[in-house]
Amino acid sequence: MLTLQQIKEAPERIVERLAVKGFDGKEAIASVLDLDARRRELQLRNDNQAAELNKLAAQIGMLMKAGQKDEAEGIKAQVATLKDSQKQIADDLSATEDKIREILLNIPNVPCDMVPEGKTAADNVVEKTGGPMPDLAADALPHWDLAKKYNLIDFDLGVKITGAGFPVYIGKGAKLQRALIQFFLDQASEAGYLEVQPPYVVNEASGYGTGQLPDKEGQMYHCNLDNLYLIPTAEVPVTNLYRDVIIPSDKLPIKNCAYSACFRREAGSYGKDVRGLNRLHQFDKVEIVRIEKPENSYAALEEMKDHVQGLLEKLGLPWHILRLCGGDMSFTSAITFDFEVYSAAQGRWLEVSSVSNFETYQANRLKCRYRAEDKKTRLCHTLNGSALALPRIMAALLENNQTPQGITVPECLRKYTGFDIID
RNA sequence: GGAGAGGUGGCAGAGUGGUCGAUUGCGGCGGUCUUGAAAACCGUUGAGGGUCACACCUCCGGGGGUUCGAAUCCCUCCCUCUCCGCCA
Repeated sequence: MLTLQQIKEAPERIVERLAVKGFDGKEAIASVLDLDARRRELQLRNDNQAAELNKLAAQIGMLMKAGQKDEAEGIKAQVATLKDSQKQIADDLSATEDKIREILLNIPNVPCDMVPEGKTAADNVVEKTGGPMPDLAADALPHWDLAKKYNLIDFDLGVKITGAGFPVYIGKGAKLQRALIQFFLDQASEAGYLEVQPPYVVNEASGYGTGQLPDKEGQMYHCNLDNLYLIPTAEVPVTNLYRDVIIPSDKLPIKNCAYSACFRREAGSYGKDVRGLNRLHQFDKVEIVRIEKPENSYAALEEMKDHVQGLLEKLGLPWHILRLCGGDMSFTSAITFDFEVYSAAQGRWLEVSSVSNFETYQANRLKCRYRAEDKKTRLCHTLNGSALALPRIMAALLENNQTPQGITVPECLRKYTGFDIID
């Protein structure tokens, strides 16, 4: 969430930028400022009363020690009346604080200056394009047919044992998955990201820390009995490693990478969007996460984009980068770049990565701070990106690399798969 | 699953109703000494709110209660550890 300080510093600018996200924050910002003024006034009165009460209590203690019971009783009577008004003020104060917090929780992050205006995905800006466009035969097959033809993925078996959106990878399909994971992890390590292996279920506090709760409650699988959530992305456990932490300045930046299975309920999805591997309830992903000093976060973001681009180049897939418009960005992001690959047989672009800078928005909820050179604590900037999500990469690889002889495996994966063609 | 112990500052670990935001040790930082380092010694060292800066207020797992006064007593929830059982 935004900090009160940010809002106090530049309320008009924030309202203006929130509009880019299609969020009318005029009222919310105004009432936050209003409530904060009231909060401070209440705080002052509360503190003064508390100071008075503390003083009297100390006096009673001293009198009791000295054996002056009567005097002590006299002060006790005085305290009783003070306490009543104290209680009233304290209640008002905490009610005001709750109100402020509630409003803040419902204000999305402010898009940074580079975010273009726009309402929907159609307003996203194609920033950069690369990779070879495949020239497929007219009878080229979509990946779900290829998966069946070469017995790589069995969607029906998944339905039988679990449900739709839970495919079973078989033989070379399974090996290709494992190769991709290994490749992505090795590439991330090479780029200086420390590999971590996090739990796949998290508690409620972690869900709130990265902002999945309360907004996306229905999108996560929930283990009722233990009140734990299946992670929708490794971003959640990995970023939460730094919840309630003050990081020494010289430990920054923190660069982590993690492979995990990801679980998403995807309530409300349907149609061709969910065909085959296009949208799953369980999928694999390698995530990169960075904790940065504010002044370095945008350079870090560029570095992350370059990393993702490098992966797609090595895989030989046609890709482009979208600069998301305000309306298509997530609640918590200050700026997001999506990477899409072209899946030739389907003739559509598939999102395979999303790289975002959250600035201090997540860090404020997480209480993820660092000790600056002046010894003061400041909020970190958090960033993350997929590097990469597997299913759509798999889809594009199968579709784009199909030949009459079989499906060729990109050079960079062969040392992991142990085969160079699927036939 | 059964039984027990416990959650205090970066860590270890005191404190069981009255200047306790908290003894002490380690660690960190600054200094003295030294050619330099180590050792020794001295000082300093939690977070948040508030203020121009002080003052002042809040926080000893979370929430509630008792009391003039709670880290200390009561209730409740959460978490961790140990032993036994079961099991990968």
